[in-house]
Amino acid sequence: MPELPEVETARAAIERSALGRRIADVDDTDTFVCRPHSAGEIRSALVGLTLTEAHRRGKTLWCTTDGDAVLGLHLGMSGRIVVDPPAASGGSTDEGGDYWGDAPARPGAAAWFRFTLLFEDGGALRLHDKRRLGRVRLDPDLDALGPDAAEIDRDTFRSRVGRGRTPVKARLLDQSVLAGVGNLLADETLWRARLDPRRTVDTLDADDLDLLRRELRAATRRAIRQGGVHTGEVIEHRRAGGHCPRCGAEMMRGTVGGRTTWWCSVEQV
DNA sequence: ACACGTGTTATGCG
DNA sequence: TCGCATAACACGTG
Repeated sequence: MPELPEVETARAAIERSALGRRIADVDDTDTFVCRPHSAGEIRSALVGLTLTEAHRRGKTLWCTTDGDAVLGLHLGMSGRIVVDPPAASGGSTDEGGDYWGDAPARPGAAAWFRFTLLFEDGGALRLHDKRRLGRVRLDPDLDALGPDAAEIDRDTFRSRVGRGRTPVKARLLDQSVLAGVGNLLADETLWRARLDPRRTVDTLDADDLDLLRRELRAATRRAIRQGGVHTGEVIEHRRAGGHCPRCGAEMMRGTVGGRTTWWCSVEQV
């Protein structure tokens, strides 16, 4: 699920609901998700502190604290952030009560909690992740990430995306070029821009690149507002027998940049 | 039973 | 060394 829009929603939920609550305990025992830390390492660093700010670049999320620790969170392929309110206000994870974050509000979810910050007020912040491809770590390294896809300016976009001769979709998915675009957002953006995902970037002129950036920003803002990348206009048509919602032509399927890719057989050239 | 997948990273090739 | 494609990771879902 999570691409830039979902991660931004999670960041906003943390900012709104989790900051300023003192951490009483931490469950970091899933060392696959919390690697490369050993069990207890993150706990030792965080107990007694409070989260002070929630930041995001691309799909990487991190929280500063009122101490030295910085808590990095990555949702991977299936991660979600769940923020439970203070115990006194009712609603708990076990009862499927009120959720402040983006979460499956149902019993049994506890089996998929891979990391938990337990607050002194009885509430919690949790990483719910069925596939365990999410990551939690202290002091996350952001150096390998390009500029955020929602923030990148026009000239930077032109030079970073337009360099080389890789297929344009592969370039959009490269987190070191720009951070935040995943498989669905790439397909939605290229469909909006009417560009064939297999086009190599050296065939794109400045106007093409400007259009691509414009549609990327529009698709991203729309996804945040509507509740996720899956709400994109072309997404439900990414299936066998699907048709372009603009022109009605058959949708094509292929592999580009190592990922399943769908595009309009007529409009995307 | 079997293939697939909204992400990242190690590995191998040219 | 650079850039790109592929496999592997874990595990639920169709």
